[in-house]
Amino acid sequence: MNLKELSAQLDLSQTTVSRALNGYPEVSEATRLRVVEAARRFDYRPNRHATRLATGRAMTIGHVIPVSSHDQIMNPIFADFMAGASDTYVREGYEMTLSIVSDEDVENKYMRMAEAGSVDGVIASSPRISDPRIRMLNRIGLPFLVHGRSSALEEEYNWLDVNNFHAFRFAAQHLIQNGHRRIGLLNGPEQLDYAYRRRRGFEEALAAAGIPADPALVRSDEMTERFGFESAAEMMRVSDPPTAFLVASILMASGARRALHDMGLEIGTDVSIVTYDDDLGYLSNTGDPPVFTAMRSSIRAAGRRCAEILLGMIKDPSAPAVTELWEAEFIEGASSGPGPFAGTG
Amino acid sequence: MNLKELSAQLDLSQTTVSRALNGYPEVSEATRLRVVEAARRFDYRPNRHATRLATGRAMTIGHVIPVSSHDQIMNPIFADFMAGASDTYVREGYEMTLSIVSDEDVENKYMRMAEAGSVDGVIASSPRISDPRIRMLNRIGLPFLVHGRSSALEEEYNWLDVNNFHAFRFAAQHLIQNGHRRIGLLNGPEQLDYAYRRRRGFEEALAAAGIPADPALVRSDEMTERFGFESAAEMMRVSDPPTAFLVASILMASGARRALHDMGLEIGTDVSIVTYDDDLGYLSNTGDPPVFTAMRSSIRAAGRRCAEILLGMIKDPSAPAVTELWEAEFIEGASSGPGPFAGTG
DNA sequence: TATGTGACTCAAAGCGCTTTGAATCCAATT
DNA sequence: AATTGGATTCAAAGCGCTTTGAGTCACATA
Repeated sequence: MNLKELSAQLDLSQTTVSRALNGYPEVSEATRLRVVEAARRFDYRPNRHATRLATGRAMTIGHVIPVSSHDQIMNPIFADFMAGASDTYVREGYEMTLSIVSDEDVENKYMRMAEAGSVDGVIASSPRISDPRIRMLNRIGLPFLVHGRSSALEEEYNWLDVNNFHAFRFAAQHLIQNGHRRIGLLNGPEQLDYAYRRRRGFEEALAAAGIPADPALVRSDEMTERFGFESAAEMMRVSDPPTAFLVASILMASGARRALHDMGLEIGTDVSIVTYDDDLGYLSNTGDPPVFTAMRSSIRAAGRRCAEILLGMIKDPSAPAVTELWEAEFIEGASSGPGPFAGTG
Repeated sequence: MNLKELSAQLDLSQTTVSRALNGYPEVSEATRLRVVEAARRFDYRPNRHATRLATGRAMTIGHVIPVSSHDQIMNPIFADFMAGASDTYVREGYEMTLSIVSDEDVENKYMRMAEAGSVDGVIASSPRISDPRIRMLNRIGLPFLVHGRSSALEEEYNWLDVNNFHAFRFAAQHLIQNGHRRIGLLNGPEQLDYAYRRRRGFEEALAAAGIPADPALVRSDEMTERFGFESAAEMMRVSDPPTAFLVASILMASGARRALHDMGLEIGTDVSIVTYDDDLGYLSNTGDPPVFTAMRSSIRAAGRRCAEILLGMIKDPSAPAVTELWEAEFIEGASSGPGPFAGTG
């Protein structure tokens, strides 16, 4: 059933039916009711492509997920992020298209989407410290929102980010205050902005406490369970091993815990772990006390809010750039305890 | 730059330009070259919506991800599944739209997609034992492929599934042969078909070995780390606790491992774990030997293949239904060892 | 009676593409 | 010279919607 047929049934013009359905004021309430009722009865649903062609709006937001080109691993946080964003889109009548593209193809993909008009805007995730996508998107004028930031850029753009610097500085301070001085950092890929900021937060806390940074106590790569395991295991083998770990994700922290367990060490007493926690549904850090001491910020809530901001920009393109910095919440869990210097402060 | 402008530039009709670009034979090679070159030069990209309206093909596949309505947890395997499917879509020039919808809205969503013509086909995931979506999709004639199966249905439809029955029977047999008779099953939600089949495989192996099924040794729910932890912990508290666990996912198995560790038990010696392994990138069961003894089948490969089958159906709707049953691979890992009845066989 | 005025409704153009059916051209054939 | 037919090209219709600009109608006003 299309508009033509429906209006024939109603003995009205397509114009009137269209207006009635789209809530324009020039239609009498009586007619509108008739139209709406008939539309429901015949299960009329406007053809998406026709609508889009006519309006020029795609009613679609593109999510482009970069996967690292060598291992093709897709960060699991995206699932929760998209679930959050989806909430917003559903509410606002938008669709979401997903493209999983290797790092170097991402820019290209945006370009094509923009030119083909397949989306009204995009979410750019996992920006690098100096991410060329941002300049490019600004240039072609496709509305976008960055989940994260790109530290090295001066450009203006919309972003929502967690204060990763604060989070990691705070977590490191917490460990230091509890008597730890040898702290291992298990970080994400440091070409990514958030990982870079996290490291800086970590280093600042060390510096403030007069603790020299030790390159042997920093590892960074894809945030897999395996990498957490291997890095923790290796670090524990150095002379003067860490008494605490600061970790970039629950998955890595699980890997680290496994490594420590395998060595017969007790988490929270022998060795402490503080981790960043994206509050993923299937990997939630719960319990009383929670399993891990953590800096927590819901990735799902971030997805929801990112989508809101982006839709807002699309509705009013002249609005000033929106930037939103969230603070992660500190969760005291069972994985951290006093270090060898506790009480000597 | 649109088709009209491009053809004006070239001093050709829109027809010719369109045909040249789409590879129709009625265009001389010389003209085609000219056109293609100009298209590249002007960076011409056909408007998606216009193309779709004109052809009636959406060039889009819909993935509808059901989330359980109460806890809104999205199974992490979807990320990898979609990454796989995406490989296929990219290659074939398709787009993928993602809708995350609570269980009871899924049917409705399919209906709307079909009526609005926004997709050419859909992937239905996580079917229930008797899933109404399948009949509905058959009825409305929207091409679809089920990832999994719906045991109780007689209808014909396209599906790709892992032989969950075999996998869990085999895994249970393995444990039994190694001397385990008290085996706990940590299963996924049993209204879902795959979980149902897994339980049946498990029970068949017990029955074949003359081991009575003990309801106290079966738990099923969302496959979170937490649920794995809690279930394993609870089961270990019953009198005559299990000496082995058969687990539905690596994440649950990690939870179980944590519970056992907390009790001071050694995995693989005190208690064995065999798990199903979707071979997720960020949670890969690697090492030498691998961490977990497992039944493995790559969810990502499944995604890739599901998309292929679906696109095949769309290309040739008259083709007979495709069904594909994959066997999971047995991986001997470090998490399982002889049970109390080993060698008494 | 003429004339605005609001409240509705409509015909038709247009979004940018594909595709049908017809026209043109030119070499080959009768 | 007339005809044929293959190789190209084209004008125009159509996909299903929105939106512009122009009615139409009933009613109140002058």
